[in-house]
Amino acid sequence: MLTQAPETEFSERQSEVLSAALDLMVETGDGFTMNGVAARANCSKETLYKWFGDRDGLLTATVRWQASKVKIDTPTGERPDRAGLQNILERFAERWLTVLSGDVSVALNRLAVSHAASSKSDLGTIVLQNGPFAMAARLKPILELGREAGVIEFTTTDEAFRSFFGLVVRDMQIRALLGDERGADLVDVKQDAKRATQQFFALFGAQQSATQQLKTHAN
Amino acid sequence: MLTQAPETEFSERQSEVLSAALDLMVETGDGFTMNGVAARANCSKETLYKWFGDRDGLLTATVRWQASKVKIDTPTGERPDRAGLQNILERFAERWLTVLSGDVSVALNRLAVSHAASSKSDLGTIVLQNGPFAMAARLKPILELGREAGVIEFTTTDEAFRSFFGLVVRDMQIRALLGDERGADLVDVKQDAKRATQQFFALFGAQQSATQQLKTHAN
DNA sequence: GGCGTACTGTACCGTACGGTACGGATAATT
DNA sequence: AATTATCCGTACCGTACGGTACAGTACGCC
Repeated sequence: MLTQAPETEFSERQSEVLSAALDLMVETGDGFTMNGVAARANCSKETLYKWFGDRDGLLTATVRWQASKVKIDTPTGERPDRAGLQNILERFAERWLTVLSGDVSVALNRLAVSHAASSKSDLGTIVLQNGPFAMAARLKPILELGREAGVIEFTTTDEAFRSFFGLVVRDMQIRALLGDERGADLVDVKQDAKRATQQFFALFGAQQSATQQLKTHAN
Repeated sequence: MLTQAPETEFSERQSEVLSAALDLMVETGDGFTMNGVAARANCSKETLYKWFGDRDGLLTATVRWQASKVKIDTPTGERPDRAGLQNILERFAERWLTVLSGDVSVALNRLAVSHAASSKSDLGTIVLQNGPFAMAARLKPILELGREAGVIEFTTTDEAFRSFFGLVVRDMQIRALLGDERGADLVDVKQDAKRATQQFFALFGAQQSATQQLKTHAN
């Protein structure tokens, strides 16, 4: 009625249910039960099965619903200068670190990892698609813009992206997934994003002096 | 009787059982059942419960048993020169990548991640201890030797270690855990170890002329 | 009012699996 | 030979949970 998004995959009531399901998943991980979801959402199990088919359907629906909420702005298409690119990457890393260290991300990644073992659902693929792959998809154009602008240099975009990923995430994610208590304290988002970006520029920044190169490659 | 190791935590027969359990865990993940293990190992469930207490005991015993097999040589205490350190780190990265991309590591990490959610066992801690922490424990002394030798520079050892981790592992592990089919192909152990080490030296190598650095890259 | 739709709440079924009990086989010890 | 310990195989129990059936309720529509 009010906020009817153009792409309404789930009804309002369904979203409520999915929200309850997500909460439960964050709390209990894969231990969530259909009874539990029904109770939490004040809906009947029959409705659950009617809407989502089975437990796995509810699980994947919840993950996709959550992923759809995280859609974010794709950046400008302008060619950035060095400081601009550095700024973009730093902000990018900040958001990425914030998401990855969050409760919801940890919970859903754990669920996806669990289910990737006995692969009866493509949950791993979904999370992969909305996780590393989405990051790559949004970051690679930026990196290529940076290269076109002569600010950074690399052979393949994928290599540059993966190195950036490593510099940003390091061992944070695996430690969080494994339940390292100090996991939360391990992330100083601002600081880590800044460090990672600086390191990235140290590795892939165009040969200095940048001023010379900018002059010669001016176009 | 024959090969009675000084530290015999498990009997020979028990090791057989644990080996079967591990196989089953690699195959079916957390879906392994006590019946299944008993059948695979040709032992009775009662023995399983007698030896390992309960399902969780068998799980942790298996993980610890596997971890005990991976104990590797602690490196020399000599101060390395630049080439020496580079060589050590590269070999180190190679072995690390090989382990992390292996079936057993992926399976056990998945299990540990699963159980970290509903934390009724300290499986996450165990894997953490034998995973990233073990890597850190063995790598940090090496890095410090390198610093003492004036080959590399860093403020805190932990920071240096974590950056090395990120450069080596990148997005490989999470993608493998999430079941990325191309996960195996993603790892070119030799090449990745080399690249990561070079990048690490580019970031933390002691001050030097660019020509020197370029020479080391020539290969 | 009568009817269909959509949903809740609950009771129920089937099954899979963790855990236990017990009988029997083997082998070492006395 | 008798006893004991160890362990296999299997049958069994209890329970938790996925999934289904069904009765009841609220609401809109003709």
